[in-house]
Amino acid sequence: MQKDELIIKDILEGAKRLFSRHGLKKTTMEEIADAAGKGKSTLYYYFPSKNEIFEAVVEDEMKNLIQKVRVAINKETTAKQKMKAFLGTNLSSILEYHNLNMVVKEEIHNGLKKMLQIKQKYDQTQIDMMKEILKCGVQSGEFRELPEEMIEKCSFASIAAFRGLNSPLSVTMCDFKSEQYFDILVDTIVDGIGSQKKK
Amino acid sequence: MQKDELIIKDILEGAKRLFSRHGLKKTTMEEIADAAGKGKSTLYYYFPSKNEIFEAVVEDEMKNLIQKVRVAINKETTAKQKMKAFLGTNLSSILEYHNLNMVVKEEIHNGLKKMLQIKQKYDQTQIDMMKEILKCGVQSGEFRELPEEMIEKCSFASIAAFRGLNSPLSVTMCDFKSEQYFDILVDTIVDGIGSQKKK
DNA sequence: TTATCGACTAAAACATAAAAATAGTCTAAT
DNA sequence: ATTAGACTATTTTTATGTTTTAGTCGATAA
Repeated sequence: MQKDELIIKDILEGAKRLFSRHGLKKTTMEEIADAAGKGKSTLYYYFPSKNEIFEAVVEDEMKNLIQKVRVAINKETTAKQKMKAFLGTNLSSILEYHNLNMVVKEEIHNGLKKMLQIKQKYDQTQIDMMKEILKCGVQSGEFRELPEEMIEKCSFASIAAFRGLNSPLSVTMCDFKSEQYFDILVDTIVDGIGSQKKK
Repeated sequence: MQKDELIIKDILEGAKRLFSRHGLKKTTMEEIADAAGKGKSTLYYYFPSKNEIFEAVVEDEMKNLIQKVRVAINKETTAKQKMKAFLGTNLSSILEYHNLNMVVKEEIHNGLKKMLQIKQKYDQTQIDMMKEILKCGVQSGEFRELPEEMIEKCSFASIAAFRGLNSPLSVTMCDFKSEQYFDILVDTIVDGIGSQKKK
């Protein structure tokens, strides 16, 4: 790893901790600089602005999650198991980075356009991953033949459903355990609850 | 209808319009009183506080929706159709009272505890309705035999999924039509996407 | 007794200006 | 190529006085 890459990593690590604790506005450039053991103006050698540091932190975190999810999916063999691994890994990250997620949500609410873009890009990646799982299941014969359009919509609906399942966490937090519902959600999507009349 | 019930209805109607437009804090008691053609202090004869007027407006709206959903469900015969009617009616109301919903969300965000309680009570009612539909489907043989616990969790997951499906509306609004996804959601819940190996 | 309101008060929201903190620049020194 | 100290223009905070507003009370009429 290059020296400057190391420093950037250092800056981002400290910044992540600070942003998670105090949010975007309440974290000052001087605090970030101190945490990295540098002078304030040095930060501007590596980043053009505070916002871009924040964006880098968030993007970093998302790449991280995508990576983890990828690994978890590849470990599993059946499409059904892949779906469960997908949901489980996502949940872990939501719990682990709850604070940062809250800050991102806040900033989106505050109209920080760039944050919304990043979030949407990440949502799209999630949908693509689910699409991939569905296609994999169709190919292996685990799922029935589904037209492309159906795969498209079904993967979107799955992600949306998952988000809904987690949103109680944002409001209630802590006492509600959505893990319980993953298996049911996946089982229902795969097997349905109907009495097997259809082709 | 009693005279005072009529006046209360009048007050709530005007208050609903005002709250929808300007939110809780920016709507004054004097405005509400003017809208009802009464003096400000007269409001306190009917309601103990501004918050309670707001709560009454919200509760009123929710009772209204539950009523509508009930009617829509009863019209349909199959459980599948009932589920679709349930989702469709809910969506209509979300669209119709988008402003008021936003205000409620805002107030929950602002830590108005009572609002959260009302919302949760209403969520529970929704879950109960879904439970009822599922049981109805089991009884008619449309769905397979499901243990009570499964019905419980499945109805919860359905409502959560539905909420997730609608939440893009809150962020993106307008261009995204979630109706498209209802049929797929319901069809998937009922029939699944698996290749019919399971009992 | 039931319903209404005008006058009142205490608390909250708003406006404003002065003071302090902060993001970002620039230049000089490694 | 990297760092930081001194600087500035912009925000935030603070302190202050003023206005608005929720909620009370006693009087009044039906």
